[in-house]
Amino acid sequence: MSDGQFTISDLAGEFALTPRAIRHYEELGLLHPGRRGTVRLFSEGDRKRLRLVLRGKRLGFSLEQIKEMLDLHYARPGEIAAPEALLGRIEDHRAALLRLREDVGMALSWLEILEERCRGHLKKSA
Amino acid sequence: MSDGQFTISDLAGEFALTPRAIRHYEELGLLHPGRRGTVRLFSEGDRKRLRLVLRGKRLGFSLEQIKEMLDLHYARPGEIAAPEALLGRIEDHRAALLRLREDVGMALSWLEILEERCRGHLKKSA
DNA sequence: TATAACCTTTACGTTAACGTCAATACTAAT
DNA sequence: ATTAGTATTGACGTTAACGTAAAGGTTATA
Repeated sequence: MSDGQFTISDLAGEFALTPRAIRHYEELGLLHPGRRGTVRLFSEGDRKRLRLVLRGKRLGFSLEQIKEMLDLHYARPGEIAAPEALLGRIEDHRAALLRLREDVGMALSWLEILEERCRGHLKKSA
Repeated sequence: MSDGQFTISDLAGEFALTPRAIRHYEELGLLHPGRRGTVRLFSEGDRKRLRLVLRGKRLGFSLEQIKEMLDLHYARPGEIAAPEALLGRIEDHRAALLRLREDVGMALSWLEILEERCRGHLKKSA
């Protein structure tokens, strides 16, 4: 597409997923692309939403959770329902994310060690 | 259990999962608990393995991938098969982990903003 | 204008990671 | 020795996140 508009396979190509997956995200309400007739047309905004979806996936959230977050993210400032309840959940998420960051650190240093062992093994067999 | 030994529900309780899940991990070869008769007995080492399993899960790996990693982790130094091939995969994993760490950072600062909006909304309605 | 290369919906299939029985066995304490 | 509380092994069920195949519209371009 010429304009700042994308077809479904444009985005599928860019983000390394299938058109089916993108349609699936739309079915669940994660994306709301425009239409030219029957054909989906994705805007730059849709693309950014998709980026957020994939980030959420990498962080281990379900598509349903991701939908909640997107709805929050794009809600007008006054439109947050039950903010006090949300504050608690925010704390839980923060705790999980901090632990996840530790997990990433451990995994990275584990990779270091494993890589050393690999190289050591290669030197010996050379 | 008195000694440094745990029953299946000890571990289930400690790690907030079900006995069934733990048996499932054993079926897939992630755990190899001892037995007293027919009853499973988990050592401190088994417990550490389980900890690694859960860390792997949080990082988004499948149980099958986690098994691979455990097998690598507990392999004797010489027992690493195809080290040169492994080096490439290590790089891929490292890249994914670095991106994940960025994702965590973005998510954390997003939570900050969301929390601010919550608090602002609460002040106004007070 | 024909035709290849896309797009659409509909609907059933697949896989991972367990959940949930059921039937049975063991174990600890009374 | 009896009984309450766990444990064990099947074996089938469930859910999320798509895959895949069928049948048919659309669009770009030669």
